[in-house]
Amino acid sequence: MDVYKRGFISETSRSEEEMELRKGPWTEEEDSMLRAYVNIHGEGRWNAVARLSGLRRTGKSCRLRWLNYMRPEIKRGNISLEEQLLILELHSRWGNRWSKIAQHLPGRTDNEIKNYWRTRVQKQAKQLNCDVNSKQFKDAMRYVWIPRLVERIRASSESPSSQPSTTTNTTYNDRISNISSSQMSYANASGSVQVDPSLLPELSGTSSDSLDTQVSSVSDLTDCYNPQSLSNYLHKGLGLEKEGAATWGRDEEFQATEEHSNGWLVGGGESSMDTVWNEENVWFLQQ
DNA sequence: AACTGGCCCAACCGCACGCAA
DNA sequence: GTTGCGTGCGGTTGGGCCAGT
Repeated sequence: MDVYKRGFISETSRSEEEMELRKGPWTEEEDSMLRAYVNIHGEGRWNAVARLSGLRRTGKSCRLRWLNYMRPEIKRGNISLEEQLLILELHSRWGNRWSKIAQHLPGRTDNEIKNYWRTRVQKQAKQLNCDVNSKQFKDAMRYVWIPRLVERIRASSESPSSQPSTTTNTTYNDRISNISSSQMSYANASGSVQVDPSLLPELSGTSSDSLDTQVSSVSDLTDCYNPQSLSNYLHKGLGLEKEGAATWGRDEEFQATEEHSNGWLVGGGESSMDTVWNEENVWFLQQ
């Protein structure tokens, strides 16, 4: 009896094991099965895909694999400067709405953008010893990093040889310029940067779509991005002096407050902040 | 050569939402 | 109104890779 029972259980569990859903990395065989099924039946109804394709995967797993890896339009390779700029800008608008952000970066997945944000931006925030959601970090991003990025894009577009160019970059530049044409005007001869406020329509912080992201005006980027103004901004505007930090009110006027002064005096003292804010320490400036 | 720690990415998990029954 | 199902989203984790020691 026990023998039969054991044998039966053994057979049963083996068959259950065979029916068990697979997890972990996808094999090439699974990829081709999924591709073949989607080619015939199209995307969607992922539970049906999982059931009928012969894959021992959940519908969610199939969907994720397709959307994040197997879609034909998926773009591979490093995030370009333009894409970085878009990510920064859009994140300042929408916060962690990765899928929404991804809609504006064709070929990039929300997962990819999310990973990028976590590994690069959050790392930078950590190095600066401040929260990635803090007003200070967002302001620094907006008034220092983004203008700097725009400047680098402009520089690379003026001298294409200065940046290794790929087909991907070329096509993306075209697309970016389309986006930019109505929304952003790049630097003029003096190196200043102007961004059309329409690029960031929710910056006034009144939209419910902006989550808790406290956003700021970018209308004064021109002032922020020249060496002297940047220095002034860093040391006065962003609260690198003891008097307090900066905040942008909804009237878009620069106001001094004291509540944001914490977290910037890493290690204490202005000199350490100079070190922290040295360009070499800002991740995307290293690219 | 072996070890270690950090980086990066693919994949999983839990939750929320929309919709049809 | 509510229940169940399918789907989408954001957060988290596991593991491979690689540089540094």
